[in-house]
Amino acid sequence: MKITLKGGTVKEYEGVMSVYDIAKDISEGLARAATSAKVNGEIADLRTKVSEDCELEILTFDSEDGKGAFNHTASHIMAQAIKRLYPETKLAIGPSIANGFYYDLDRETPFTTEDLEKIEAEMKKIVKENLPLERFTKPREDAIAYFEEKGEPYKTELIEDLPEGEEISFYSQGEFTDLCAGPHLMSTKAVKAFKLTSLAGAYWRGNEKNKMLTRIYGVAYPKKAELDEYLHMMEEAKKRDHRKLGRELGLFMMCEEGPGFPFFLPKGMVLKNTLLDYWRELHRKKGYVEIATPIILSRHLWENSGHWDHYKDNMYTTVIDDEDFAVKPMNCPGGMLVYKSEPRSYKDLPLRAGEIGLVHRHEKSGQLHGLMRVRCFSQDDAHIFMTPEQIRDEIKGVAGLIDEVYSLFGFKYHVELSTRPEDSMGSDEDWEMATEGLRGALDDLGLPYVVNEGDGAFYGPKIDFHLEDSIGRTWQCGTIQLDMQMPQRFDLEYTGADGEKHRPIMIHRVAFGSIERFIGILIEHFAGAFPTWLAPVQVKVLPISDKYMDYAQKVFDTLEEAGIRTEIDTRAEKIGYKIREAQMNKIPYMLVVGAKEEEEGKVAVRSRFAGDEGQKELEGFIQSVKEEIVSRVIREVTKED
RNA sequence: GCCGAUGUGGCUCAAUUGGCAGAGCAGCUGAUUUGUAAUCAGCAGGUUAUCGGUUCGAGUCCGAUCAUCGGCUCCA
Repeated sequence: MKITLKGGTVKEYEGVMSVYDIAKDISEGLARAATSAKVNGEIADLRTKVSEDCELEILTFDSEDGKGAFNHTASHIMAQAIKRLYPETKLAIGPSIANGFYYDLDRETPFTTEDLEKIEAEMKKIVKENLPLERFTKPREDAIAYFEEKGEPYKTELIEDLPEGEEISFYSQGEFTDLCAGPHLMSTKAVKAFKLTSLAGAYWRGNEKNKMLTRIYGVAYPKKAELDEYLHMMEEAKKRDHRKLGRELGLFMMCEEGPGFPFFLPKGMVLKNTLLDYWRELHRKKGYVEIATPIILSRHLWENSGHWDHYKDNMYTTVIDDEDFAVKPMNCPGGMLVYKSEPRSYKDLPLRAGEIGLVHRHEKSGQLHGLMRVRCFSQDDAHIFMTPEQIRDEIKGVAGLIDEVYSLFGFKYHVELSTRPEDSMGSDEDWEMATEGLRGALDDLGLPYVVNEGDGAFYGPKIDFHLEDSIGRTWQCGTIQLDMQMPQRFDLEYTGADGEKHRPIMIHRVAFGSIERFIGILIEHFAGAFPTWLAPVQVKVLPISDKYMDYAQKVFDTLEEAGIRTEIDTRAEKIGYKIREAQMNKIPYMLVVGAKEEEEGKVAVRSRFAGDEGQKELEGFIQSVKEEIVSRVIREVTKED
């Protein structure tokens, strides 16, 4: 048979060979590093036998799929250890994930952090035992009977949901057998370094109404050095945590007095306002107008919009003059009223009405997370009213705008399309048309996306844009939602060219998403070292001693006059101390002024980007900084704390 | 909301088996007048998250509440 290896090399073998043997034949080192393989594109174990011509790719821990097999075996080792130590534990599911693996377990007495150490110790034994993993299959009925006898209700439930008629696949290692599609390593011995990282609760099958199981997370690597490197990386990433940096840089704070309600501090306000200035400039260019609608509005409005029925649990309500009012959780109903405030013509469309709207939502307490998930936040909202013919172009326009915004900051993002949820309003036809509109625009733009069935808003399908935080968690920021319910509920109309009344289509959209969340992402993305145009303080003037204070003050005044955000350090401290502090505050430019500078009328420039940049004329320096700010350049930071 | 963990000056952390709450940084005062990542000295700062319990005695043990952290669910 002919085996075509990835890269094009063709090998010929006689009879039946296992993937492992082929890897061994190619090179001993590769066989050791191999974790699994792809045979004709299908993922397979190393012990998979090959007897016919095929394409073969040997996966190592460095590849995504190879990592998956590796972590999956680690999860089986953990389950085996748990069954040895606590045989009464019921097993649910135990997959590999992007970074590591987990297993969901059900046990009368919940697991504690102390148990993790015992489990790790037992896992080490299993690794040492060098148990081979064997795959075998059973007919469906036998498989169910097998787990019924073993008292594993979750496993039987899983099998019952598998397609009928297929053989059920199992893997066993030593005395431990699990329902599993594989692939796996050849032996437990390969899992040299691992750590159980955390203990969490997780609902069976991810449904809140089901029982909560205990989930144990872990990471596993072929070598201890790699595990250490991963743990070190996580430590480093935590230094970029926006909650830590937000406090250190004086950007925002959280208080027990207002759980989930962030306080913006002076420097944070500068950042926020700078972002909003940019937002306004961009939206003006893109043909948007800006409005502002009230925060508190009557219950009647929320009943009309459907929020009272569909969103009441998340809304803060109040009573004014014996009438119910609600604090807005979304801006749209206010926008509807603005549209309705005067008769509209087809010539006015598309009407793009932007609003930086402060919304409040009562999020469940366990869900709050720094600036990423709060109970009140500013949406950079806009509602676009248009004719059906304009849908595709408008959506494309918005997606293009969002891409422009994210590219400016150097963000990478991924896109999701969410379809009709169970709790929704409107006809099947409307949903069909709206969903196709979004899908069509994404296809036109050639944007790759994943589909989330049933994940849309109650009033329409949506496209979401997700950004990553410092430890790789993703957060939804931008979103485009097509809404055919709201215009109907509010009886919106416009006069067409034919003189008849028509109903406009509406898009809700945000680019930042929530200014708060976006700032959180920005902080982590830049590790607090913002590009100069965003930095709350752009230049700090550092006099060598107070002998040069007058000159330093003159430098400071000139910079302020030029519109550059400047601070001056007038304390009687040594220059090293002042520099250290400015550096830790991640200020882009430091201007050291002393005898030499005063004499020559210059400044000694030190930057966060390139260290000592030498003496410069003040005017020239101001010019270059201004250019950097206007063009919103992102300079590489060479020195990190 | 659910599962698990944590809570000591503004920040980072100490405090033996339950036995006088302590340090560094930051702050303030004074001295120092400084040339590219921490000058020296002094002072002040705490109802140990809150409430209750056990005890001669609680930061430490027990219970409740609140907040935070890691997840689940939900979401911008």
